[in-house]
Amino acid sequence: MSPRGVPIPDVRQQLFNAAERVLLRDGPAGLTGRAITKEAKCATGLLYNHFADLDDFLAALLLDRAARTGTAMAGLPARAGTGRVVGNLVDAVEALFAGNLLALAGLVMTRPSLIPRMGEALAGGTLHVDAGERAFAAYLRAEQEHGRIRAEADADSLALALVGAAHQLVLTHAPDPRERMHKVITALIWGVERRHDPPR
Amino acid sequence: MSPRGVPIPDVRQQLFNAAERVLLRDGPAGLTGRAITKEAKCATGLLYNHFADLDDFLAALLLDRAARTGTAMAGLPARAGTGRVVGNLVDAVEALFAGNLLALAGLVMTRPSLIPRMGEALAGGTLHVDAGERAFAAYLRAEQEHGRIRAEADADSLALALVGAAHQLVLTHAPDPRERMHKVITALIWGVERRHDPPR
DNA sequence: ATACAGTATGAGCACATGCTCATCCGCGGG
DNA sequence: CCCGCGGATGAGCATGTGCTCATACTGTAT
Repeated sequence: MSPRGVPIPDVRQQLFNAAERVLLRDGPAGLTGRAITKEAKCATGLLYNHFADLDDFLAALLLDRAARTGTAMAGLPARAGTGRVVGNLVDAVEALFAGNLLALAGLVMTRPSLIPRMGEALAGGTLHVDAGERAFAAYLRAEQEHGRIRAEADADSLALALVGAAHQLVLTHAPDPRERMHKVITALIWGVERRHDPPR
Repeated sequence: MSPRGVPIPDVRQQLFNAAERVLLRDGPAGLTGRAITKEAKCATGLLYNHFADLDDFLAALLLDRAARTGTAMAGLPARAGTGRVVGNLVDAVEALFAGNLLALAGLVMTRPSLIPRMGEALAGGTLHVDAGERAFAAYLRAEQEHGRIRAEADADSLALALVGAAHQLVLTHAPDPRERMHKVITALIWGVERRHDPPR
């Protein structure tokens, strides 16, 4: 623990990291102020010197992590037409896993009080509780226009199924989530993808 | 409220119903002993006269509801080859929604302490945290043997995507979950279903 | 050296929760 | 008519939570 009065570098990020560890270890129910500060090896009050509120802190955590994964996800639709569909989707899901965005979205589900705190971000379209769902749907639609995916397939439903499956894997602490997610993606895309390359 | 000493008929079921209402209204975090007994309009202590523990109560609730929906789900694989695939799946998902099994499974995710309490049921295969996932997979495999679904499709992945999507809809309190789930089912099955009836 | 500003600390407050238990009451038997 | 048993009651205890604030400490300016 830091001695009294010595400023801690990157306090906020350190608290974020500690909270993330607690969340992944003990689930949303274990994510208390004391657990977080204990994990970060600092005093309980420190959290409230830097954030108005526990909900405020958690909302900031969520926004921080979302921003971190945001660029990778935002670039997804632009990749339509390049590479294989499955490969692009696997990369995107990997970004979600790496940012722990899915576990954090699970947090929001169990703490409805968080939602109003992130009002601007939600309203501005920066972040959605449905995490990558919109990015997936946008990407799938773009691939449809490129002729890579059949036009009759419902992109919204496929996107919902994708993030639903990923979420399920994360929340149940399933083993080998990446491998299973890869299989899910190929299974969902398989029947819907055009076998023949578009006419040239 | 019942006057002192007057036995309450069907106490356990009444508490179950109250808990279910609270869960659907306030989410897992709001599911406290006081909230449940207040919703049931009885004394706090009553719950502990009939259950050892809050976790004990919640586990019993989960098992009760699972048993209620269990028969409908168990009959699913047997229906392979009868009717349309989509129709059968819609019926099964309806059974899950009606029994609120998905919301209850969400409860388990946020309360890991529940899992050991339902040890026998989990070990005996009566109930799985992954709810209808196995029933779906078994059904899809049966349809594959009947030639209704292409053999190349991965039944496990499709089943995971199905319950994942349903779960996502329930946990986010999405509007019109049944309608959206219907679309998801048709989207997932569409590319994988055999257009031509099996040769006769 | 002294003063001061900035900041981490942790005991402690008010409150909610899980759970207990002495209490009270209706109903059936004598 | 009284007794006593079964069962619902709710005040209350111990604990954990969110959050506060007087305190202690370091580093810098003078």
